Amino acid sequence: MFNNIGPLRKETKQKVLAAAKTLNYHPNTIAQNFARGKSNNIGVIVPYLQKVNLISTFYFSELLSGIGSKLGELGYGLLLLFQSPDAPKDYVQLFLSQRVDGCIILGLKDTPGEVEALEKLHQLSLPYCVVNQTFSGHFFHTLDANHVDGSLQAVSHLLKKGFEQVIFLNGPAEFSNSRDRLKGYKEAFAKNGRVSYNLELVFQGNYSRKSGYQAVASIAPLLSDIKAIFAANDRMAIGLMQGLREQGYHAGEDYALVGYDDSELAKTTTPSLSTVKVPLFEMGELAAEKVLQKIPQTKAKEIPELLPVTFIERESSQIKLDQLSGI
Amino acid sequence: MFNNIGPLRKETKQKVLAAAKTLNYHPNTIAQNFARGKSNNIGVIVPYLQKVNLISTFYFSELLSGIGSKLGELGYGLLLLFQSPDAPKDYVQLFLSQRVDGCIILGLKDTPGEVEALEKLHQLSLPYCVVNQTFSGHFFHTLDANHVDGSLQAVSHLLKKGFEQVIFLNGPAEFSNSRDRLKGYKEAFAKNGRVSYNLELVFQGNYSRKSGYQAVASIAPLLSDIKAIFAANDRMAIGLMQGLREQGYHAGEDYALVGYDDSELAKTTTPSLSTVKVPLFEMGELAAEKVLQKIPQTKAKEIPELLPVTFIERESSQIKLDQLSGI
DNA sequence: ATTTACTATGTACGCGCGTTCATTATCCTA
DNA sequence: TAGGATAATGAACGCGCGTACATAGTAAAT
Repeated sequence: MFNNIGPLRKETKQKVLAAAKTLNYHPNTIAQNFARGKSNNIGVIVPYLQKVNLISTFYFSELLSGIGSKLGELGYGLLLLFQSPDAPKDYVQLFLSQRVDGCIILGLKDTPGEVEALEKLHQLSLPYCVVNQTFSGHFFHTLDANHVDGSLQAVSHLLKKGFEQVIFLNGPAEFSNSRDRLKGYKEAFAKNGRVSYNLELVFQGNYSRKSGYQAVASIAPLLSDIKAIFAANDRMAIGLMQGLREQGYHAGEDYALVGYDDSELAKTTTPSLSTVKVPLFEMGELAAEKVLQKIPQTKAKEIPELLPVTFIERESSQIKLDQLSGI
Repeated sequence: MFNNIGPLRKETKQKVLAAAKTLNYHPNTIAQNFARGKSNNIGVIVPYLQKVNLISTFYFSELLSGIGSKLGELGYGLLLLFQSPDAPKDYVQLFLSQRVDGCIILGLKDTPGEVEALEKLHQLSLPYCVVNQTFSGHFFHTLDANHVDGSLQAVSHLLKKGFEQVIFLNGPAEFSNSRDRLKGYKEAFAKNGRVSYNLELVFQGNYSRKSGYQAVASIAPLLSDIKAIFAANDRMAIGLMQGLREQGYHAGEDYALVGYDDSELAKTTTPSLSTVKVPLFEMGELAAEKVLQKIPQTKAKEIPELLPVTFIERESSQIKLDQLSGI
């Protein structure tokens, strides 16, 4: 009746609705879900990293808002699930107990444990979507941004300014994001007519500000020769910026620095940080759509797997090689 | 049987459990909830402020983690609900449809509309808890941090350094947080033997970085006389810091600056920002406990309404009045 | 051996809705 | 006006579990 089953005269409908109002009737969601055999909730799994936010809160907030916005629009609830890092991964469990009709997984790494857990999900063809991580050799349902291109844009920006080489502070290789950025880094050299990149200029942090700060020990000695740095996220870039300042190197003056993410931090630092903007909110929306589509009896719509990113120039890289007084 | 009803022999239990495993039996959460007549979810209502994050993402992330952690521990799910600012407030609706067994409300203001919505909830004695906001003249279930004390600590810190007056950039008065901070500001003068505070030194932003930046127009002219500033949150403090730098005033050198929140930003600015740390994660945990207690048949435990905060000294205020060369 | 207490197991019902099928009312066409 | 089509209404069932109650089994007490 309420679900538009069968033809129905307008007046009839009006009468029922009026009666419902006077009787203060409210359909019981639990009973509805029970009768329909689905929870009407999508689980969003976020890593529960107490205090240590490897991936920034900005990142999650934007994604969550996007997901929540789209789910709400389509009549689904958003069940937030914190995955403790030590607990064994078992996403299937969520479905067996019918707690969710689908799930969106954030903050994954490409590790054997995760791959195994995803394979189970996939084999049972349960509705899921992994955001911001891809898996080499597997065809999981994923949604990512084009980090190869983002990295390419960032490094090209530096090369076009005249820098011959670029120091690169990347993240751990378990994140496909890191691998993609390295690929973009390499491509940038080819596309800008450079002889080649130099892998000795590639360092690894863990996406935390601290790791950026610590990388100063390895990177500072190189700054006498190479005046351009690309960091795989804003937080490492800022750690680096802080550490290098202590050594007397100032971003935007003594060297050019580019970060990645366009987090809030990028606007608040001095100098402000050139960076690459990732459409996190939109990713959230699309991830929600993608999962819902995989629920049986839902109509399909083509959703891309890779979203575009855009480079944003700020102060930290507003310097050209020829402006640098020789040291 | 599974719910420990009646006495049960160990072996019997073992047998059933074994059978359940071989048959791959999983209790159906939906049916359980239905039979029990409760959803087993707590709704967390967050304001949906598209792009414009008046209240920082840091704030929500920490709170959410705390809430989720405690709810998970106690066997409840966390249903994330985005409240669009224009939609009429109706928290009761959530309960009528049985979508949640209780709710935690974040990011509220003290406006007539909100008060009305809360009064309905309260009259029906539904389980809810408002976090980080209190309401003058009402006795709602709230959980807040002691911002009077935080403000008192921050301003006292400045007064003890020898500054006679302190410029105060506060937030909107609809937030009880703002009113509390003003109270603490006033108390600080009394407790530190000053003649009095001066309300002409109190300005109002809206907790955004931009509003801090814009406040420079009013505040910069005063800096020739008064060298100490307290901002009601870190973001405004940073906006202020950026704006004042453009005028040639450097925090920690030309004037002392203290923020509030201890967000990530406070550590990444130059100079780093003295601030007041709020135990957001713990607030989340306690809010969760508080709501669950209000669900019938749940045992009570005394939970405070006001949590302590702590002042953190960083570089931006590491300067004393007598160190300032007269201008 | 019989009672009494306790433990163990089985049975039946209902939660509130969706859904399907049977029934009745209304309309249009011949 | 009769006949078929379509619209509206009503009745019945089941989703999977919790719960209360009735029954059967077992051990301790008399």
